[in-house]
Amino acid sequence: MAATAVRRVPAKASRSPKKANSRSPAFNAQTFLDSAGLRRTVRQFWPKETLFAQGDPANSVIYIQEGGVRLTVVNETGKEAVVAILGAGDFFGEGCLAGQSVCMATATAVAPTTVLVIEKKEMSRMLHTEHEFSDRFISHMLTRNIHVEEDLIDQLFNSSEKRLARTLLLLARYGEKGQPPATPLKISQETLAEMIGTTRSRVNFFMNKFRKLGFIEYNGEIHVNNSLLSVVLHD
Amino acid sequence: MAATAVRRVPAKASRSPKKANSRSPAFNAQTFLDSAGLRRTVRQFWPKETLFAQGDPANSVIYIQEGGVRLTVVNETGKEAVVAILGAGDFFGEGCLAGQSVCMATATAVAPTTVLVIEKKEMSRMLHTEHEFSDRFISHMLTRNIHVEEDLIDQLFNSSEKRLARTLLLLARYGEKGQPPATPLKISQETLAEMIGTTRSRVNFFMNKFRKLGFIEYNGEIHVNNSLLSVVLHD
DNA sequence: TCCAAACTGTTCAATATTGAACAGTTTTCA
DNA sequence: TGAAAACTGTTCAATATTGAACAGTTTGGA
Repeated sequence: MAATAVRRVPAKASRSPKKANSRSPAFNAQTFLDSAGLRRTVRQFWPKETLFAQGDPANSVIYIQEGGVRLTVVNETGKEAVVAILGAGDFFGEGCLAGQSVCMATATAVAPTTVLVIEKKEMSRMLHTEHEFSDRFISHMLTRNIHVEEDLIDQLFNSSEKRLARTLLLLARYGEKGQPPATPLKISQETLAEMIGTTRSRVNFFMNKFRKLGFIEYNGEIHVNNSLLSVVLHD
Repeated sequence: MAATAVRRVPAKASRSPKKANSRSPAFNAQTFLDSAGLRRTVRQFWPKETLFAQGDPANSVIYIQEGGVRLTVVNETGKEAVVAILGAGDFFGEGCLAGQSVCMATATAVAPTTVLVIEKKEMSRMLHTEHEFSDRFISHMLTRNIHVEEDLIDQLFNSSEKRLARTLLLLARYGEKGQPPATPLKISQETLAEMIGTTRSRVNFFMNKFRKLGFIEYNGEIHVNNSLLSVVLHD
């Protein structure tokens, strides 16, 4: 949420950061949809804008062309959890294809964001008729699955200290919204707490501990050193 | 693991319990593969037999025709976690399609089990050429995704007491390996602890609490009453 | 430039969880 | 049938986590 970026118009998608390297050859759904002559809806959002909210009717799949989106869930007591931070090249909202009728999460832009909205019906048809698209989608689902399963295992095995360390390493490696590697991180302790399922109090405690031990540096921006790995790996 | 079932020969798949109702019309991969004239490998396992172990090379997708399979993961310290219990009609091992080269979990039969082993290469081809199969697979992936995400949210939000209550309700509803609803449960406190990410000590504590309050009954077999829901729902 | 909102640093008592121990019970299988 | 293995019941001290409070700092935007 860099102040200077807030009012910048999202540029035409020109690169596919984050997971682009795991997908070859480069794929541009925009171009693809154009060439396939299919109906498409393009929408743009500013940081903090809501793409849709938990409980809304679910009838479209979203493809992120550019930018970043955070998915959050709130429970009955109002506690909030961040379940994913997605970047360009990611799909979400696929739940509706499996019959989910309402959105299970709230999607909020974390950067100037351009998305393609693909209606459920159209999505189904494309999965049948367009092989490249179908491959891309299945690959996305598999990757996502692996990732969520890793998060679950992380929760099952690890203390909040290790979970924080792991989350920081992942964010520093991949970038919060698909920036080049080794980007300084901008993320609040509150959000970190929501991501790893603990309290800000705990996050603050560990952040200071990590800083004292030289595993991270921060004031505003967070720099994660590789030495933080020792926290995750230590017996 | 009912003693009397241990040596029973798995019958030819005739029903598709568990999630079968969410899939219409009924689908039999065996028949399908036969009719499609594709190469298939059928294998059978007894309870406690290992289908494959964490770390093994991963190059096939498995489809459970009959029976049940438990997926577990161990971490460096030897702690074990149960990440899924699957039944007839479920796929697993799809990670290899996304480039995962080793098995991330150990798969162990929990009932007499018959599976189809589909090689990665063949799987890819079928996803392109066979629409019904492709639909089925995508639907499976979506359902699985939703389920794992729910587990993750459960971990992020809930105390171990609520997680235990939720897990018991799910097991009682769906059956550990796809039996008809309202089946008495046979599952150890140790396993429950591994599923919800806590200690047996804690599970025992809550089981006795639930029993005292009349939410469950058990001695050997566990009967879950609907009143247990109040634990999950309570503020 | 200045206020309000958002974020960080810090403290602490109340509560939850772990992990290990030991005895009693049930199940498995030679 | 009998011994070993697996499971349950119970206890408890050590440790981890929560949740709330309050003050100081930074940031966004009128």
